[in-house]
Amino acid sequence: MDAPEDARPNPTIYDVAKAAGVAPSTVSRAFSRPGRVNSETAERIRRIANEIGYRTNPLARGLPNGRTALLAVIVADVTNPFFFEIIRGAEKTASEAGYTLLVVDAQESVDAEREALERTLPLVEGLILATSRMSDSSIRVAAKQRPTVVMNRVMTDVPSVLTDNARGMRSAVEHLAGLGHTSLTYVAGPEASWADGMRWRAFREATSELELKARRIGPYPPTLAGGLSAAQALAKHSTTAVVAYNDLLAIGAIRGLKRLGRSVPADVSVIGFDNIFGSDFCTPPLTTVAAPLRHLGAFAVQNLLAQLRSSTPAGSSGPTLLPAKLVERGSTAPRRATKKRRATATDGNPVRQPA
Amino acid sequence: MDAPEDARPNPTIYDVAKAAGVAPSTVSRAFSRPGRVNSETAERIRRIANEIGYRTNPLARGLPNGRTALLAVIVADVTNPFFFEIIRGAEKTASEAGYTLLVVDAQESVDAEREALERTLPLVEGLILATSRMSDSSIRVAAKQRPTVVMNRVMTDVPSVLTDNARGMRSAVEHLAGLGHTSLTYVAGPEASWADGMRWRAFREATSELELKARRIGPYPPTLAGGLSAAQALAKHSTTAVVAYNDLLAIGAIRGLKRLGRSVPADVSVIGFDNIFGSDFCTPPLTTVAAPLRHLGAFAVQNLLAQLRSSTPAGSSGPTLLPAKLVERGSTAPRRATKKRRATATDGNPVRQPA
DNA sequence: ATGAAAGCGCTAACAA
DNA sequence: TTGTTAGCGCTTTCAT
Repeated sequence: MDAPEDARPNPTIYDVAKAAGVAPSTVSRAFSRPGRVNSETAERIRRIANEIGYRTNPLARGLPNGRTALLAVIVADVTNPFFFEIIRGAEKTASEAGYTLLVVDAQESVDAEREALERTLPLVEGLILATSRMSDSSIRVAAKQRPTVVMNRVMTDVPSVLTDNARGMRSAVEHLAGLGHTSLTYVAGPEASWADGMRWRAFREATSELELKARRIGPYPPTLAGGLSAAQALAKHSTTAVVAYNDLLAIGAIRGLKRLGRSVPADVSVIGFDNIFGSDFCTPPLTTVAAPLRHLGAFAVQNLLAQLRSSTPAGSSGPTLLPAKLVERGSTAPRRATKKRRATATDGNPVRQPA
Repeated sequence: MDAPEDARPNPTIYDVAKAAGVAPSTVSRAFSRPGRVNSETAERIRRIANEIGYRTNPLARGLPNGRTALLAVIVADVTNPFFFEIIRGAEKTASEAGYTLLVVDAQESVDAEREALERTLPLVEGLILATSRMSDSSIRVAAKQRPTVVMNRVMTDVPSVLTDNARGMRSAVEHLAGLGHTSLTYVAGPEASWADGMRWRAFREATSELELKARRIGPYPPTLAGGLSAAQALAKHSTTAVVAYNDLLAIGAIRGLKRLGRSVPADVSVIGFDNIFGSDFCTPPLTTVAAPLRHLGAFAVQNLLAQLRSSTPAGSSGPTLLPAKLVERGSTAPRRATKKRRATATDGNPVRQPA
């Protein structure tokens, strides 16, 4: 053979069989999932296997039936802190059930996402699409092949989990109204985002019910940079209260506003969405609609596992709403008594930071 | 609906072969990596395959030869922003090379890490251990099985990439010394952390060369909570300058210090390590030793790919140091003229926030 | 409960 | 170039 000893392949089921003096299939059974065979032989086989360092090969195991013990979550952007806790929740639930969770980054690009999907789909038993940017039909195609759960997006025929945006937005708007604000601005996230649509709609409904003026600017990328741009538009109008599509946008907007000489929350109150890492130690600490991040992840995996067990044709369960919760921190304050302030841009020295 | 026809298995190489009137192996060749076969037949086969929706099954493909086009990075804690950019860098490089990167969370636990390793190792062609908590020997065992790159840790016989901690620490200490601080405290991270050892050592060397007093407290978990605890210890002594094991710890310490009535940077200057997401918008913005996060990830993957191509026995390349860079922001300031301040704990009302 | 045999979908020699 | 023939390591009928 070629490689003399570097290629000492892992022991296989056959090696174990030989060492134990049984048939390969017996070894296989000693390691198979259900009933967890418990005869003396099985016990002995496992001991021997352990001694000679046998590890079952997941690739080979998966070939005959598709049982790979792998689950995947495709996130729009690993770099976005929104996903951290989701991943953690999913990971934990998955590993407790004996599954490995693969985290795949779509790099905020539809093409990359589709490619990632194609690459991972055949490997895994189930799939979580966290904030997918793909079309409904693309998702449906994937869901036909493997149990799928969609996150932060409603689909009629694919199980989905999402934050209760409507009620979350509602409480945000009420909070602002309670502080005396009468004219609210929504800073929109990416157009392709389903959640953005939901939030904007809920925003309009809530403001109209409470008879507040509603405005919308955007779309902006859901990033700090996006928020910085938004701040410019915000500064041009006399906005006193804004709700941003998400925390990143909100934090970016706050920073931008500050640079432009506006004070938060004195001049303008800002509310974010999601309660991501960092939202509590930015300045001022961000008032935000907290998404049940960890639960979202855990729930998605549980749903997947349930589908796997029952081999349910997926479509059965409708969207599941997990409650959001307004976290009041320092970025919101009562509206100033002053009516028209013209001096805004000049009071205090605009903080100049290098970009 | 039940699924009478749900079990329409994906078309296989045989289906394509039949449709194209060729042998299966010919189909296989039409899809194989190297020469990217270009005969007319190959072209035709690919067209037909595409029509009937054939997708090559990575599981089956991997079985004979282990070529799964999968790479894995095992991170100590997906929840830690330190890894975001590393993952992004790795992901990008990997996907450009046609590989899929699996991100696996070790949940900051050695056991979980070992398990994750065992699960993923057989699946992938190469492995990146980002800030592993496992023993050198465990890592060596893994590296025997698959090309491996270790991050943020030096190993003689396994390729590794890491930030140039020594020079980074050096610049941090010099910065502090330049501001007039004479007594520095190092807030230590987890004991098992190799990087922590490095940083502490570099800290001692730099301080002694510059004839500064050096103290060390800890270990603390490298989290915000850890920093909060550290603040208590910090407040007990009259420290004016601290370098923390990482940004999370630093940010936590700053928050804790504030709650205890100390002002940063007026009373105490704080420097972190890594320049993670959030370190620029916390209050005050954190002065920190920026790690070349994205490069670390990209480099690790490149190294892996190189190993795969050349089937180098890994051990050849020594550790690679990527330069760190001190980012001066708002958490450091000149040492106060005042010599002994006894009033510290009582001036101003200690901000009391619910934990 | 165990053994024998037939694949899972693909790749990799070897011939032709 | 293309077809033929064995497997990769495991699971799964089907007998025993």
